[in-house]
Order: sequence, then structure tokens, then C-alpha cells
Amino acid sequence: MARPREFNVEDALEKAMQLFWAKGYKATSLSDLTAAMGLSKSSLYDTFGPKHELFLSAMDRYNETVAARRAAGVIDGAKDSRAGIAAVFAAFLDEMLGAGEKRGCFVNNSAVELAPHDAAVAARAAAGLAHLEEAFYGAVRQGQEAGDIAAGRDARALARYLAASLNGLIVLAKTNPERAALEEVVGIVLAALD
Amino acid sequence: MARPREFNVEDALEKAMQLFWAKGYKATSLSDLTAAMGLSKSSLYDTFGPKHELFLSAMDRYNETVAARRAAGVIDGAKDSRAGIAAVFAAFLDEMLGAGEKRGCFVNNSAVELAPHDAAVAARAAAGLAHLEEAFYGAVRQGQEAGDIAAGRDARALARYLAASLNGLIVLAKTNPERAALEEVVGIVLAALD
DNA sequence: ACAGATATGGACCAATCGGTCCGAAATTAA
DNA sequence: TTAATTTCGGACCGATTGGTCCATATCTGT
Repeated sequence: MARPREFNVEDALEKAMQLFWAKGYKATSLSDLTAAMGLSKSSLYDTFGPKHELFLSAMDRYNETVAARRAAGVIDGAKDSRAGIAAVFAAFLDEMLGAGEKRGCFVNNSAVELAPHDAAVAARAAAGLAHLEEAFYGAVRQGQEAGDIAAGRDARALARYLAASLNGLIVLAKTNPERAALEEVVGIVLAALD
Repeated sequence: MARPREFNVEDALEKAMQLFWAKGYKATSLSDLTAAMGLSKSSLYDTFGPKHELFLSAMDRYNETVAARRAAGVIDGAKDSRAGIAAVFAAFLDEMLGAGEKRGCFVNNSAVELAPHDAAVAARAAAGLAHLEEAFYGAVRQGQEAGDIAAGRDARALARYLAASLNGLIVLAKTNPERAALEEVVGIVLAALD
């Protein structure tokens, strides 16, 4: 044990994740990162390894924190399974339509930018999507037990459908951020559960 | 009139479009482009302007050719409006699951990578999505007139829903290219027309 | 054949890229 | 106090980036 770090590793990783999320991998430079994270290049390399490795760590963090929070959101609205599912869509709409920068979903962004050419990123994107699908799956099953959703439906397929729809909405919202139009689409998506 | 060009402008632009489509904007370098297009930097600049302008031209070309072909596909399957819509989804699945590189949809890729930070790209992405939506809109209206789709449904919202769903599927397919799973989702998407 | 105009390849440019390295600073254990 | 250990800032690196420029080649109209 010798000289201690002057920064908090988790805080720095959080900053890196936010930057990658907003700008993507290739558009984020090392100097962008050191500026946002508040540390020097040598510290960055000693702690997080090269840029690509840091990006993977940022994806892992996203899956563990943001995605986990989202799954919790589904479960919390659980008096009614439909309400939980609708809440996830509503939360995304709020974020995409907020004052901010329409950064969308980090997993979605990474899948589109890198997955076809980068197996490690593709694996993490698949894991993130599986996380989302699993949250929907739990809600659908619960809805079936409660009688809100027909027991005969394939819960796995419905969960995948919901995950796909959410990602499609995110893409639409990037170029066409009109609340009314998007909410109409959400209405049709959710009606498919009937 | 003096020395004539040694290359075909449309062919070169097509090559550029294919490259940008497969690799994205930032990951495609000028030397990638000159190599693929088979011309020198000076010719590239004289003809197409700087990289960003070339990218916009590539997007325009995509919207005019690929998207137009897609819209035609909807109309051709027109004995049955549903068949035309299903054909578009099937065509995308085939492309995403083919031997190739899962490059997805150029408009989708560009929207995700650049739209939040680049107004000119965002406008073209919006136009491309509108193109797709319009093709679906025509099919839905036709289906309503033929009695295949309930006349009471909001055709515009349905068309947007179909466009969103297709884009969501493309994202899913980038990390999880399993035909059976994707086809199940398509089935649920199309069932929403009932 | 010649003059004018345009296209071409490649040398060249400053800026930035991701990444390495090292001397100085800061800490703990002895 | 000193030795050992680790972090830190920033100089430095070669490679690559997007972009410019010019001498040369190639064409058309006369």
C-alpha cells in the first residue's frame, strides 16, 4: 500500500459511461474522457486499461445499474403487470422528450454502432437486451397468473416483442421526438397484450 | 468541357454508401473511401466535397434507391395488403440473417450514431423513416378499403407502429440473430393489425 | 496542332488519435 | 528518517485523421 488514489473509481467510471452513452465509442476521444473523468491519461490507463476495455466496463456498469433500475421499475408497478410494463415505456418517452440530448439507450446505441464488428460489445449488448426482456418476461408471466394476460400466449415471445418495440421507439424518437405520435405507438404496442 | 472523369459518379457514390452503411460515419476513413471508390482524394473532393457532405449524399442515395425499392416491395405484394407488409419484414430478416455482416438499415444506423448531434443527418434520417412509414400507410389504407383491416383503426398510427417495430427488430437482430425468435416477434407485430 | 479547361495522383499539411513513459509527489511500514 | 510502493501530470511517440495543393495527364474546340 502506498500513495492512495485521488479519485473514486466508481465515480470516474460513471462519468465515462455517461460520455460514451451520449457520444458513442468512436466519437469519444481519450481527451474527452480524461476531461470528463477528471484524471490524467496515466491514471486512466493504470486503472481502466485501454479505451476499448474502459468502454466494456462502462457497458457492464450500465447493465448492472441502469438496466437493473429499469427492471425494478417493472416490478414496482406491480399491482397491475400492464402498469409496470407501461411505466417502462413512459419512462423512456420522458427521457427521450426531456430537455436533454436524446441519447437513447446505451445498449441500443452500442449494438447499432459496434455489435456487427465487435464480439465483446455484441455480447454485452445481448446481455443488456436479455436483461430487459427478462424484466418484461416476469411481468407477462405475472399478468398471466393474475388473469390480465391470456394464459395461452407465449410469454417469452411477448417479452421479446416488448423489448423489440421499446428499441424501435427509441430509434423513432431520435429523429421524430413528438410525444403524441410516440404515445399512439405505445398504445398499439400495449394493446397487443390483449 | 475538357478531360472527362475516369469514373462513374453514381457507381462511386454507391460504393461510398455501401461502406458508410456497413461501417458507420466515424469508423469510415477517407482512405477507406478512396480505396473502395477507386479514386484519389482530389477527385473525391472535387466531386463530392468533404466527408460529411459525401455522407449526406450517401444518405440521399439510400433514401432514393433502397428505400424506394422497399416501398415498391410493399405495393407489389398487393393482392393482400398484409402480404405486402409481411414481405418487408421478411426481407429484412433475410438480410439480417444472411451470410453477410448484419449492417441493418442505413437510416437506422445513422439515426442512432449521429442524429442527436447532427441536424442534417437527423433530417435525412427522418425523411427515410417517413418514407418507410408512408409505404406502410399506403398498405394499411388499402387493407382498410379491402376490408382486411378494420376501418376504424388509425392508419397513420398503425403505419408508425409498423415502422417502429421494424426498426426495433433490426436492433434485436444485431445481437441476437436467431430466425425463429425474430419470426415469433414478427408474428405478434402483424397480429396487431387484426 | 494548339490553347484552354478539367481530372488525376500523390506529396504534403497541421491536428488529433490512442498509447507509453518518466520524474516528481505522496503515502505506509519499518 | 528512510525505503518501498504507488499515483500523478504531462511530455512524448508514431500513426492516422480530414483536408489542401500542384505538377502532370488528358481531353475538347478551334
